[in-house]
Amino acid sequence: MTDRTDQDESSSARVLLGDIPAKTEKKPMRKASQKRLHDIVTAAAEHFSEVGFAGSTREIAKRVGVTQPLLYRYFPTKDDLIEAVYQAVYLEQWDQTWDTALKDRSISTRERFETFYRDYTKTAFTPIPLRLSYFAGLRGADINQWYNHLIEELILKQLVREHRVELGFPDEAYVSPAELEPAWQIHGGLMHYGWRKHVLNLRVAADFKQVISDNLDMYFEIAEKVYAREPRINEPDTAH
Amino acid sequence: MTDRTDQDESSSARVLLGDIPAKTEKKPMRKASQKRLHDIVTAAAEHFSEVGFAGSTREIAKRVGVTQPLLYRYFPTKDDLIEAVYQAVYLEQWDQTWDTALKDRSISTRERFETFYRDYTKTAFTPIPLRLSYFAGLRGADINQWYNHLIEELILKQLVREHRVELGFPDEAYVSPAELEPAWQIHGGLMHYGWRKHVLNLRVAADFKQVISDNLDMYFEIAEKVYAREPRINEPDTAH
DNA sequence: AATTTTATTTATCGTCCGATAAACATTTCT
DNA sequence: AGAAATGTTTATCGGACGATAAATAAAATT
Repeated sequence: MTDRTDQDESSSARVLLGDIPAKTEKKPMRKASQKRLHDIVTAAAEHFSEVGFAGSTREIAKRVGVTQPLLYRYFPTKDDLIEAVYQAVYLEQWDQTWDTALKDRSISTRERFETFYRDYTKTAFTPIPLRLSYFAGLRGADINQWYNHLIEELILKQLVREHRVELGFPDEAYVSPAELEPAWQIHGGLMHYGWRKHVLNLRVAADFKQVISDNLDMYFEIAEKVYAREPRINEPDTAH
Repeated sequence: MTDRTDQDESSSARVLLGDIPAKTEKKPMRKASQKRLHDIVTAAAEHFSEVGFAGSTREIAKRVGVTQPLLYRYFPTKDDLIEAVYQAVYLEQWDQTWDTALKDRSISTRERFETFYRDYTKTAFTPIPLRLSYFAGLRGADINQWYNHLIEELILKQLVREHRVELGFPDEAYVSPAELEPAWQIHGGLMHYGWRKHVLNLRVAADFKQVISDNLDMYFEIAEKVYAREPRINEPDTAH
Protein backbone atom coordinates (compact mmCIF):
# COMPACT_ATOMS: atom_id res chain seq x y z
CA MET A 1 0.00 0.00 0.00
CA THR A 2 1.52 3.30 -1.10
CA ASP A 3 0.69 6.07 1.33
CA ARG A 4 1.23 8.88 -1.09
CA THR A 5 -2.28 10.23 -0.82
CA ASP A 6 -2.70 9.54 2.83
CA GLN A 7 -4.68 12.52 3.97
CA ASP A 8 -6.45 12.98 0.67
CA GLU A 9 -9.93 12.98 2.17
CA SER A 10 -12.24 11.51 4.74
CA SER A 11 -13.32 8.56 2.63
CA SER A 12 -13.79 5.64 4.94
CA ALA A 13 -14.10 3.22 2.05
CA ARG A 14 -10.74 1.64 2.68
CA VAL A 15 -11.37 1.10 6.33
CA LEU A 16 -11.61 -2.59 6.90
CA LEU A 17 -14.38 -3.81 9.14
CA GLY A 18 -14.18 -0.63 11.16
CA ASP A 19 -11.03 -1.28 13.08
CA ILE A 20 -8.74 1.21 11.39
CA PRO A 21 -9.72 4.88 11.81
CA ALA A 22 -7.44 5.85 8.96
CA LYS A 23 -5.22 8.29 10.79
CA THR A 24 -4.99 9.29 14.44
CA GLU A 25 -4.92 12.92 13.37
CA LYS A 26 -8.65 12.75 12.78
CA LYS A 27 -11.01 11.82 15.54
CA PRO A 28 -11.62 8.09 15.79
CA MET A 29 -14.88 6.72 14.59
CA ARG A 30 -17.61 6.24 17.14
CA LYS A 31 -18.23 2.72 18.28
CA ALA A 32 -21.80 2.68 17.00
CA SER A 33 -20.54 3.83 13.62
CA GLN A 34 -17.95 1.13 13.51
CA LYS A 35 -20.64 -1.41 14.15
CA ARG A 36 -22.79 0.14 11.45
CA LEU A 37 -19.91 0.06 9.03
CA HIS A 38 -19.33 -3.56 9.87
CA ASP A 39 -23.02 -4.37 9.49
CA ILE A 40 -23.18 -2.67 6.13
CA VAL A 41 -20.22 -4.61 4.80
CA THR A 42 -21.64 -7.84 6.16
CA ALA A 43 -25.07 -7.22 4.69
CA ALA A 44 -23.48 -6.23 1.40
CA ALA A 45 -21.38 -9.38 1.35
CA GLU A 46 -24.47 -11.48 1.98
CA HIS A 47 -26.58 -9.74 -0.60
CA PHE A 48 -23.87 -9.65 -3.25
CA SER A 49 -23.07 -13.29 -2.62
CA GLU A 50 -26.66 -14.12 -3.46
CA VAL A 51 -27.35 -12.03 -6.53
CA GLY A 52 -23.98 -10.74 -7.63
CA PHE A 53 -22.52 -7.27 -7.51
CA ALA A 54 -25.45 -5.84 -9.43
CA GLY A 55 -27.37 -6.22 -6.18
CA SER A 56 -28.96 -2.96 -5.08
CA THR A 57 -27.86 -0.63 -2.33
CA ARG A 58 -31.49 -0.37 -1.28
CA GLU A 59 -31.66 -4.05 -0.48
CA ILE A 60 -28.46 -3.83 1.54
CA ALA A 61 -29.81 -0.87 3.51
CA LYS A 62 -33.02 -2.78 4.12
CA ARG A 63 -31.08 -5.69 5.59
CA VAL A 64 -29.17 -3.40 7.88
CA GLY A 65 -32.38 -1.67 8.83
CA VAL A 66 -31.44 1.81 7.64
CA THR A 67 -32.28 4.00 4.69
CA GLN A 68 -30.38 3.72 1.45
CA PRO A 69 -28.72 7.17 1.40
CA LEU A 70 -27.06 6.37 4.71
CA LEU A 71 -24.77 3.93 2.96
CA TYR A 72 -23.28 6.89 1.15
CA ARG A 73 -22.14 8.30 4.46
CA TYR A 74 -19.95 5.24 4.85
CA PHE A 75 -18.95 4.65 1.27
CA PRO A 76 -18.76 7.40 -1.36
CA THR A 77 -19.80 5.04 -4.15
CA LYS A 78 -21.16 1.56 -4.56
CA ASP A 79 -17.85 0.46 -6.01
CA ASP A 80 -16.14 1.48 -2.79
CA LEU A 81 -18.56 -0.70 -0.88
CA ILE A 82 -17.83 -3.58 -3.21
CA GLU A 83 -14.13 -3.01 -2.64
CA ALA A 84 -14.67 -3.15 1.10
CA VAL A 85 -16.54 -6.43 0.71
CA TYR A 86 -13.64 -7.83 -1.28
CA GLN A 87 -11.15 -6.79 1.35
CA ALA A 88 -13.22 -8.11 4.21
CA VAL A 89 -13.95 -11.46 2.66
CA TYR A 90 -10.56 -12.18 1.12
CA LEU A 91 -8.54 -11.06 4.08
CA GLU A 92 -10.83 -12.71 6.57
CA GLN A 93 -10.15 -16.11 5.13
CA TRP A 94 -6.42 -15.73 4.94
CA ASP A 95 -4.29 -16.95 7.82
CA GLN A 96 -0.85 -15.36 7.97
CA THR A 97 0.65 -18.36 9.75
CA TRP A 98 0.13 -20.64 6.78
CA ASP A 99 3.06 -19.16 4.97
CA THR A 100 5.54 -20.26 7.61
CA ALA A 101 3.76 -23.47 8.57
CA LEU A 102 4.14 -24.73 5.04
CA LYS A 103 7.90 -24.33 5.27
CA ASP A 104 8.33 -26.42 8.41
CA ARG A 105 10.42 -29.33 7.20
CA SER A 106 10.06 -31.22 10.46
CA ILE A 107 6.70 -32.30 9.05
CA SER A 108 6.20 -34.15 5.78
CA THR A 109 4.88 -32.13 2.85
CA ARG A 110 1.94 -34.49 2.72
CA GLU A 111 0.96 -33.66 6.27
CA ARG A 112 1.66 -29.95 5.94
CA PHE A 113 -0.60 -29.64 2.97
CA GLU A 114 -3.31 -31.80 4.37
CA THR A 115 -3.42 -29.57 7.43
CA PHE A 116 -3.42 -26.49 5.26
CA TYR A 117 -6.33 -27.62 3.13
CA ARG A 118 -8.39 -28.63 6.12
CA ASP A 119 -7.92 -25.19 7.61
CA TYR A 120 -8.22 -23.26 4.43
CA THR A 121 -11.43 -24.83 3.23
CA LYS A 122 -13.02 -24.45 6.65
CA THR A 123 -13.53 -20.74 6.03
CA ALA A 124 -13.06 -20.36 2.29
CA PHE A 125 -15.56 -23.06 1.41
CA THR A 126 -18.59 -21.51 2.98
CA PRO A 127 -21.31 -20.18 0.72
CA ILE A 128 -20.65 -16.46 1.05
CA PRO A 129 -16.89 -16.32 0.42
CA LEU A 130 -17.16 -19.01 -2.21
CA ARG A 131 -19.94 -17.43 -4.21
CA LEU A 132 -18.39 -13.99 -3.89
CA SER A 133 -15.15 -15.39 -5.15
CA TYR A 134 -16.82 -16.73 -8.27
CA PHE A 135 -18.74 -13.51 -8.82
CA ALA A 136 -15.55 -11.53 -8.39
CA GLY A 137 -13.73 -13.76 -10.85
CA LEU A 138 -16.38 -13.33 -13.51
CA ARG A 139 -16.37 -9.61 -12.88
CA GLY A 140 -12.68 -9.46 -13.56
CA ALA A 141 -11.97 -7.95 -10.18
CA ASP A 142 -8.31 -7.20 -9.63
CA ILE A 143 -8.41 -8.67 -6.18
CA ASN A 144 -9.20 -12.06 -7.57
CA GLN A 145 -6.11 -12.00 -9.75
CA TRP A 146 -4.14 -10.95 -6.73
CA TYR A 147 -5.66 -13.65 -4.57
CA ASN A 148 -4.98 -16.43 -7.02
CA HIS A 149 -1.48 -15.16 -7.37
CA LEU A 150 -1.21 -15.51 -3.61
CA ILE A 151 -2.44 -19.08 -3.73
CA GLU A 152 -0.01 -19.85 -6.50
CA GLU A 153 3.03 -18.23 -4.93
CA LEU A 154 2.51 -19.04 -1.28
CA ILE A 155 0.79 -22.39 -1.44
CA LEU A 156 1.13 -24.27 -4.67
CA LYS A 157 4.68 -23.36 -5.65
CA GLN A 158 5.66 -24.07 -2.09
CA LEU A 159 4.10 -27.50 -2.33
CA VAL A 160 6.08 -28.25 -5.46
CA ARG A 161 9.35 -26.94 -4.08
CA GLU A 162 9.13 -28.76 -0.78
CA HIS A 163 7.99 -31.97 -2.36
CA ARG A 164 10.77 -31.85 -4.93
CA VAL A 165 13.32 -31.51 -2.19
CA GLU A 166 11.74 -34.35 -0.31
CA LEU A 167 12.19 -36.50 -3.39
CA GLY A 168 15.83 -35.53 -3.80
CA PHE A 169 15.52 -33.08 -6.66
CA PRO A 170 17.75 -30.00 -6.48
CA ASP A 171 16.40 -27.29 -4.21
CA GLU A 172 15.53 -24.43 -6.56
CA ALA A 173 13.01 -21.64 -6.41
CA TYR A 174 11.75 -21.78 -9.96
CA VAL A 175 8.59 -23.75 -10.60
CA SER A 176 7.49 -24.10 -14.19
CA PRO A 177 3.85 -23.77 -15.27
CA ALA A 178 3.86 -27.45 -16.19
CA GLU A 179 5.11 -28.45 -12.76
CA LEU A 180 2.55 -26.23 -11.15
CA GLU A 181 -0.37 -27.63 -13.05
CA PRO A 182 -0.96 -30.84 -11.06
CA ALA A 183 -1.06 -28.77 -7.88
CA TRP A 184 -3.62 -26.50 -9.48
CA GLN A 185 -5.62 -29.55 -10.46
CA ILE A 186 -5.82 -30.61 -6.84
CA HIS A 187 -6.76 -27.13 -5.77
CA GLY A 188 -9.25 -26.83 -8.60
CA GLY A 189 -10.81 -30.16 -7.81
CA LEU A 190 -11.43 -29.03 -4.28
CA MET A 191 -12.77 -25.67 -5.45
CA HIS A 192 -15.18 -27.54 -7.65
CA TYR A 193 -16.32 -29.56 -4.67
CA GLY A 194 -17.29 -26.27 -3.03
CA TRP A 195 -18.89 -25.11 -6.25
CA ARG A 196 -21.02 -28.22 -6.45
CA LYS A 197 -21.94 -28.20 -2.80
CA HIS A 198 -22.54 -24.52 -2.10
CA VAL A 199 -23.41 -23.07 -5.47
CA LEU A 200 -25.05 -25.83 -7.45
CA ASN A 201 -26.40 -27.52 -4.34
CA LEU A 202 -25.65 -30.96 -5.69
CA ARG A 203 -25.15 -33.98 -3.55
CA VAL A 204 -21.44 -34.46 -2.86
CA ALA A 205 -19.38 -36.98 -0.99
CA ALA A 206 -20.11 -36.48 2.70
CA ASP A 207 -16.62 -36.99 4.07
CA PHE A 208 -14.72 -33.95 2.92
CA LYS A 209 -11.60 -34.82 4.87
CA GLN A 210 -11.49 -38.02 2.89
CA VAL A 211 -11.80 -36.01 -0.31
CA ILE A 212 -8.86 -33.86 0.68
CA SER A 213 -6.86 -36.92 1.59
CA ASP A 214 -7.66 -38.71 -1.64
CA ASN A 215 -6.86 -35.61 -3.64
CA LEU A 216 -3.47 -35.30 -2.05
CA ASP A 217 -2.88 -38.99 -2.61
CA MET A 218 -3.54 -38.39 -6.27
CA TYR A 219 -1.08 -35.55 -6.30
CA PHE A 220 1.70 -37.39 -4.57
CA GLU A 221 1.23 -40.37 -6.82
CA ILE A 222 1.85 -38.42 -9.95
CA ALA A 223 3.99 -35.46 -8.98
CA GLU A 224 7.38 -37.14 -9.26
CA LYS A 225 6.73 -38.11 -12.83
CA VAL A 226 5.90 -34.49 -13.66
CA TYR A 227 8.95 -33.08 -11.91
CA ALA A 228 11.14 -35.54 -13.77
CA ARG A 229 9.81 -34.32 -17.11
CA GLU A 230 11.18 -30.86 -16.44
CA PRO A 231 14.69 -30.10 -17.72
CA ARG A 232 16.66 -28.89 -14.70
CA ILE A 233 19.14 -26.09 -15.10
CA ASN A 234 20.93 -26.60 -11.83
CA GLU A 235 22.87 -29.76 -12.45
CA PRO A 236 25.06 -29.27 -15.53
CA ASP A 237 26.00 -25.63 -15.03
CA THR A 238 25.28 -23.02 -12.37
CA ALA A 239 23.63 -20.06 -14.16
CA HIS A 240 20.50 -18.18 -12.99
CA MET B 1 -39.95 -32.99 -22.57
CA THR B 2 -43.66 -33.32 -21.86
CA ASP B 3 -45.72 -32.17 -24.78
CA ARG B 4 -48.83 -31.46 -22.79
CA THR B 5 -49.00 -27.80 -23.74
CA ASP B 6 -47.88 -28.22 -27.28
CA GLN B 7 -50.00 -25.66 -29.06
CA ASP B 8 -50.22 -23.30 -26.10
CA GLU B 9 -49.22 -20.21 -28.00
CA SER B 10 -47.03 -18.70 -30.66
CA SER B 11 -44.09 -17.96 -28.37
CA SER B 12 -40.93 -18.65 -30.29
CA ALA B 13 -38.85 -18.60 -27.14
CA ARG B 14 -38.30 -22.31 -27.15
CA VAL B 15 -37.26 -22.42 -30.75
CA LEU B 16 -33.64 -23.36 -30.85
CA LEU B 17 -31.43 -21.44 -33.19
CA GLY B 18 -34.28 -20.97 -35.61
CA ASP B 19 -34.47 -24.41 -37.07
CA ILE B 20 -37.73 -25.53 -35.52
CA PRO B 21 -40.79 -23.53 -36.59
CA ALA B 22 -42.76 -24.92 -33.67
CA LYS B 23 -45.56 -26.55 -35.61
CA THR B 24 -46.10 -27.08 -39.31
CA GLU B 25 -49.67 -25.92 -38.87
CA LYS B 26 -48.44 -22.34 -38.80
CA LYS B 27 -46.49 -20.87 -41.64
CA PRO B 28 -42.79 -21.49 -41.35
CA MET B 29 -40.55 -18.65 -40.33
CA ARG B 30 -38.92 -16.68 -43.07
CA LYS B 31 -35.30 -17.38 -43.72
CA ALA B 32 -34.23 -13.84 -42.89
CA SER B 33 -36.08 -14.10 -39.62
CA GLN B 34 -34.43 -17.35 -38.75
CA LYS B 35 -31.09 -15.71 -39.29
CA ARG B 36 -32.15 -12.77 -37.16
CA LEU B 37 -33.29 -15.10 -34.40
CA HIS B 38 -29.98 -16.87 -34.58
CA ASP B 39 -28.07 -13.59 -34.52
CA ILE B 40 -30.00 -12.39 -31.51
CA VAL B 41 -29.29 -15.52 -29.54
CA THR B 42 -25.64 -15.39 -30.53
CA ALA B 43 -25.28 -11.74 -29.60
CA ALA B 44 -27.10 -12.38 -26.35
CA ALA B 45 -24.82 -15.29 -25.54
CA GLU B 46 -21.79 -13.13 -26.18
CA HIS B 47 -23.05 -10.20 -24.19
CA PHE B 48 -24.31 -12.28 -21.28
CA SER B 49 -21.08 -14.21 -21.20
CA GLU B 50 -19.24 -10.95 -20.69
CA VAL B 51 -21.35 -9.16 -18.10
CA GLY B 52 -23.77 -11.78 -16.82
CA PHE B 53 -27.47 -12.12 -17.34
CA ALA B 54 -28.10 -8.62 -16.05
CA GLY B 55 -26.76 -7.48 -19.41
CA SER B 56 -29.17 -5.18 -21.20
CA THR B 57 -31.41 -5.94 -24.13
CA ARG B 58 -30.36 -2.62 -25.63
CA GLU B 59 -26.75 -3.72 -25.83
CA ILE B 60 -27.76 -6.98 -27.45
CA ALA B 61 -29.86 -5.16 -30.02
CA LYS B 62 -26.97 -2.83 -30.69
CA ARG B 63 -24.69 -5.77 -31.42
CA VAL B 64 -27.18 -7.25 -33.84
CA GLY B 65 -27.65 -3.87 -35.43
CA VAL B 66 -31.35 -3.49 -34.73
CA THR B 67 -33.47 -1.56 -32.28
CA GLN B 68 -34.22 -2.89 -28.85
CA PRO B 69 -37.99 -3.41 -29.16
CA LEU B 70 -37.39 -5.75 -32.06
CA LEU B 71 -36.05 -8.35 -29.68
CA TYR B 72 -39.52 -8.55 -28.20
CA ARG B 73 -40.83 -9.74 -31.53
CA TYR B 74 -38.64 -12.79 -31.16
CA PHE B 75 -38.81 -13.33 -27.43
CA PRO B 76 -41.76 -12.28 -25.28
CA THR B 77 -39.54 -11.53 -22.30
CA LYS B 78 -35.88 -11.23 -21.50
CA ASP B 79 -36.09 -14.44 -19.50
CA ASP B 80 -37.20 -16.27 -22.61
CA LEU B 81 -34.16 -14.96 -24.42
CA ILE B 82 -31.96 -16.12 -21.59
CA GLU B 83 -33.60 -19.52 -21.77
CA ALA B 84 -32.86 -19.67 -25.50
CA VAL B 85 -29.22 -18.84 -24.79
CA TYR B 86 -29.05 -21.65 -22.27
CA GLN B 87 -30.51 -24.12 -24.70
CA ALA B 88 -28.28 -23.04 -27.54
CA VAL B 89 -25.08 -23.11 -25.54
CA TYR B 90 -25.65 -26.23 -23.53
CA LEU B 91 -27.00 -28.30 -26.35
CA GLU B 92 -24.43 -27.03 -28.80
CA GLN B 93 -21.60 -28.45 -26.76
CA TRP B 94 -23.15 -31.83 -26.18
CA ASP B 95 -22.32 -34.66 -28.54
CA GLN B 96 -24.89 -37.44 -28.53
CA THR B 97 -22.34 -40.04 -29.61
CA TRP B 98 -20.37 -39.74 -26.38
CA ASP B 99 -22.91 -41.77 -24.50
CA THR B 100 -22.36 -44.85 -26.61
CA ALA B 101 -18.66 -44.30 -27.24
CA LEU B 102 -18.02 -44.45 -23.52
CA LYS B 103 -19.56 -47.91 -23.38
CA ASP B 104 -17.37 -49.45 -26.04
CA ARG B 105 -15.44 -52.08 -24.13
CA SER B 106 -13.14 -52.85 -27.05
CA ILE B 107 -11.22 -49.80 -25.91
CA SER B 108 -9.75 -49.32 -22.45
CA THR B 109 -11.57 -46.99 -20.08
CA ARG B 110 -8.45 -44.90 -19.92
CA GLU B 111 -8.48 -44.33 -23.64
CA ARG B 112 -12.23 -43.84 -23.85
CA PHE B 113 -12.17 -41.12 -21.26
CA GLU B 114 -9.10 -39.44 -22.60
CA THR B 115 -10.79 -39.19 -25.97
CA PHE B 116 -13.95 -37.90 -24.36
CA TYR B 117 -12.22 -35.16 -22.44
CA ARG B 118 -10.26 -34.03 -25.45
CA ASP B 119 -13.46 -33.69 -27.43
CA TYR B 120 -15.57 -32.30 -24.65
CA THR B 121 -13.20 -29.55 -23.63
CA LYS B 122 -12.66 -28.51 -27.21
CA THR B 123 -16.06 -26.84 -27.27
CA ALA B 124 -17.02 -26.53 -23.62
CA PHE B 125 -13.78 -24.84 -22.61
CA THR B 126 -14.10 -21.81 -24.79
CA PRO B 127 -14.76 -18.48 -23.13
CA ILE B 128 -18.43 -18.04 -23.98
CA PRO B 129 -19.82 -21.43 -22.92
CA LEU B 130 -17.51 -21.54 -19.94
CA ARG B 131 -18.36 -18.12 -18.58
CA LEU B 132 -22.06 -18.61 -19.28
CA SER B 133 -21.92 -21.87 -17.42
CA TYR B 134 -20.50 -20.18 -14.34
CA PHE B 135 -22.98 -17.33 -14.57
CA ALA B 136 -25.82 -19.80 -14.93
CA GLY B 137 -24.60 -21.76 -11.95
CA LEU B 138 -24.48 -18.71 -9.74
CA ARG B 139 -27.89 -17.69 -10.96
CA GLY B 140 -29.28 -21.03 -9.87
CA ALA B 141 -30.53 -21.79 -13.35
CA ASP B 142 -32.32 -25.11 -13.56
CA ILE B 143 -30.48 -26.04 -16.70
CA ASN B 144 -27.20 -26.07 -14.87
CA GLN B 145 -28.50 -28.60 -12.38
CA TRP B 146 -29.75 -30.62 -15.26
CA TYR B 147 -26.48 -30.37 -17.14
CA ASN B 148 -24.37 -31.41 -14.20
CA HIS B 149 -26.71 -34.29 -13.64
CA LEU B 150 -26.03 -35.26 -17.22
CA ILE B 151 -22.28 -35.14 -16.66
CA GLU B 152 -22.66 -37.20 -13.55
CA GLU B 153 -24.97 -39.83 -14.98
CA LEU B 154 -23.61 -40.19 -18.45
CA ILE B 155 -19.92 -39.54 -17.96
CA LEU B 156 -18.66 -39.90 -14.45
CA LYS B 157 -20.75 -42.79 -13.23
CA GLN B 158 -19.97 -44.51 -16.46
CA LEU B 159 -16.29 -44.04 -15.86
CA VAL B 160 -16.57 -45.59 -12.42
CA ARG B 161 -18.69 -48.50 -13.63
CA GLU B 162 -16.50 -49.38 -16.55
CA HIS B 163 -13.31 -49.00 -14.61
CA ARG B 164 -14.62 -51.16 -11.78
CA VAL B 165 -15.43 -53.93 -14.21
CA GLU B 166 -12.01 -53.59 -15.78
CA LEU B 167 -10.51 -54.14 -12.35
CA GLY B 168 -12.62 -57.20 -11.70
CA PHE B 169 -15.19 -55.72 -9.35
CA PRO B 170 -18.77 -56.93 -9.75
CA ASP B 171 -20.63 -55.24 -12.58
CA GLU B 172 -23.31 -53.18 -10.85
CA ALA B 173 -25.12 -50.01 -11.79
CA TYR B 174 -25.01 -48.25 -8.44
CA VAL B 175 -22.22 -45.77 -7.87
CA SER B 176 -21.98 -44.22 -4.42
CA PRO B 177 -21.28 -40.53 -3.85
CA ALA B 178 -17.93 -41.48 -2.34
CA GLU B 179 -16.97 -43.53 -5.37
CA LEU B 180 -18.04 -40.73 -7.62
CA GLU B 181 -16.02 -38.08 -5.89
CA PRO B 182 -12.58 -38.80 -7.38
CA ALA B 183 -14.11 -38.63 -10.83
CA TRP B 184 -15.63 -35.27 -9.95
CA GLN B 185 -12.25 -34.15 -8.71
CA ILE B 186 -10.76 -34.87 -12.11
CA HIS B 187 -13.60 -33.13 -13.85
CA GLY B 188 -13.44 -30.23 -11.44
CA GLY B 189 -9.72 -29.88 -11.84
CA LEU B 190 -10.15 -29.56 -15.57
CA MET B 191 -13.03 -27.12 -15.14
CA HIS B 192 -10.78 -25.03 -12.96
CA TYR B 193 -8.15 -25.05 -15.69
CA GLY B 194 -10.76 -23.43 -17.93
CA TRP B 195 -11.71 -21.04 -15.18
CA ARG B 196 -8.13 -19.93 -14.72
CA LYS B 197 -7.42 -19.67 -18.41
CA HIS B 198 -10.61 -18.13 -19.77
CA VAL B 199 -12.10 -16.31 -16.82
CA LEU B 200 -9.21 -15.26 -14.63
CA ASN B 201 -6.81 -15.01 -17.56
CA LEU B 202 -3.99 -16.51 -15.58
CA ARG B 203 -1.05 -18.24 -17.13
CA VAL B 204 -1.71 -21.97 -17.27
CA ALA B 205 0.24 -24.98 -18.45
CA ALA B 206 0.44 -24.77 -22.22
CA ASP B 207 -0.01 -28.43 -23.04
CA PHE B 208 -3.63 -29.12 -22.19
CA LYS B 209 -3.55 -32.64 -23.58
CA GLN B 210 -0.81 -33.36 -21.10
CA VAL B 211 -3.00 -31.93 -18.34
CA ILE B 212 -5.84 -34.24 -19.31
CA SER B 213 -3.48 -37.16 -19.45
CA ASP B 214 -1.93 -36.41 -16.08
CA ASN B 215 -5.33 -35.92 -14.55
CA LEU B 216 -6.53 -39.28 -15.75
CA ASP B 217 -3.30 -40.83 -14.52
CA MET B 218 -4.09 -39.43 -11.12
CA TYR B 219 -7.55 -40.88 -11.25
CA PHE B 220 -6.49 -44.33 -12.31
CA GLU B 221 -3.81 -44.39 -9.65
CA ILE B 222 -6.22 -43.87 -6.84
CA ALA B 223 -9.57 -45.19 -8.05
CA GLU B 224 -9.11 -48.83 -7.07
CA LYS B 225 -8.43 -47.92 -3.48
CA VAL B 226 -11.65 -45.92 -3.39
CA TYR B 227 -13.74 -48.66 -4.97
CA ALA B 228 -12.37 -51.13 -2.46
CA ARG B 229 -13.50 -48.96 0.44
CA GLU B 230 -17.09 -49.34 -0.63
CA PRO B 231 -19.10 -52.18 0.91
CA ARG B 232 -20.50 -54.17 -2.02
CA ILE B 233 -23.94 -55.67 -1.82
CA ASN B 234 -23.54 -58.01 -4.74
CA GLU B 235 -20.75 -60.14 -3.49
CA PRO B 236 -19.48 -60.52 0.09
CA ASP B 237 -15.78 -60.45 -0.70
CA THR B 238 -14.72 -62.44 -3.73
CA ALA B 239 -13.75 -60.18 -6.62
CA HIS B 240 -10.47 -59.50 -8.37
C1' DA C 1 -50.54 -3.70 -59.02
C1' DA C 2 -53.15 -4.07 -54.99
C1' DT C 3 -53.54 -6.23 -50.69
C1' DT C 4 -52.29 -8.78 -46.90
C1' DT C 5 -48.75 -10.31 -43.91
C1' DT C 6 -44.46 -9.84 -41.69
C1' DA C 7 -40.49 -7.14 -40.10
C1' DT C 8 -38.72 -3.09 -38.05
C1' DT C 9 -38.57 1.53 -36.08
C1' DT C 10 -40.15 5.53 -33.32
C1' DA C 11 -41.93 7.07 -29.21
C1' DT C 12 -43.01 6.30 -24.63
C1' DC C 13 -44.36 4.39 -19.95
C1' DG C 14 -43.35 2.83 -15.30
C1' DT C 15 -39.83 1.10 -12.43
C1' DC C 16 -35.57 0.52 -10.27
C1' DC C 17 -31.12 2.23 -9.35
C1' DG C 18 -27.03 5.15 -7.84
C1' DA C 19 -26.31 9.36 -6.07
C1' DT C 20 -27.07 14.26 -3.98
C1' DA C 21 -29.04 17.94 -1.01
C1' DA C 22 -31.23 19.41 2.71
C1' DA C 23 -33.81 18.70 6.91
C1' DC C 24 -33.96 16.36 11.22
C1' DA C 25 -32.14 13.57 15.27
C1' DT C 26 -28.77 12.04 18.33
C1' DT C 27 -24.49 12.07 20.57
C1' DT C 28 -20.39 14.38 22.26
C1' DC C 29 -17.88 18.32 23.93
C1' DT C 30 -17.30 22.31 26.80
C1' DA D 1 -27.40 23.31 29.46
C1' DG D 2 -26.04 24.93 25.12
C1' DA D 3 -23.13 24.45 21.01
C1' DA D 4 -20.85 21.62 17.86
C1' DA D 5 -20.23 17.45 15.59
C1' DT D 6 -21.92 13.28 13.99
C1' DG D 7 -25.52 10.20 12.47
C1' DT D 8 -29.87 9.38 9.98
C1' DT D 9 -33.99 10.31 7.28
C1' DT D 10 -36.90 12.53 3.72
C1' DA D 11 -37.26 14.02 -0.79
C1' DT D 12 -35.64 13.99 -5.24
C1' DC D 13 -32.91 13.87 -9.71
C1' DG D 14 -31.24 11.83 -13.91
C1' DG D 15 -30.28 7.70 -16.21
C1' DA D 16 -30.85 2.91 -17.57
C1' DC D 17 -33.74 -0.78 -18.16
C1' DG D 18 -37.72 -4.01 -19.54
C1' DA D 19 -41.67 -3.71 -21.89
C1' DT D 20 -45.76 -1.89 -24.84
C1' DA D 21 -48.33 0.62 -28.57
C1' DA D 22 -48.54 2.65 -32.68
C1' DA D 23 -46.49 4.03 -37.02
C1' DT D 24 -43.70 2.75 -40.95
C1' DA D 25 -41.11 -0.27 -44.16
C1' DA D 26 -40.41 -4.42 -46.61
C1' DA D 27 -41.77 -8.82 -48.36
C1' DA D 28 -45.10 -12.25 -49.79
C1' DT D 29 -49.54 -13.30 -51.70
C1' DT D 30 -53.29 -12.62 -54.76
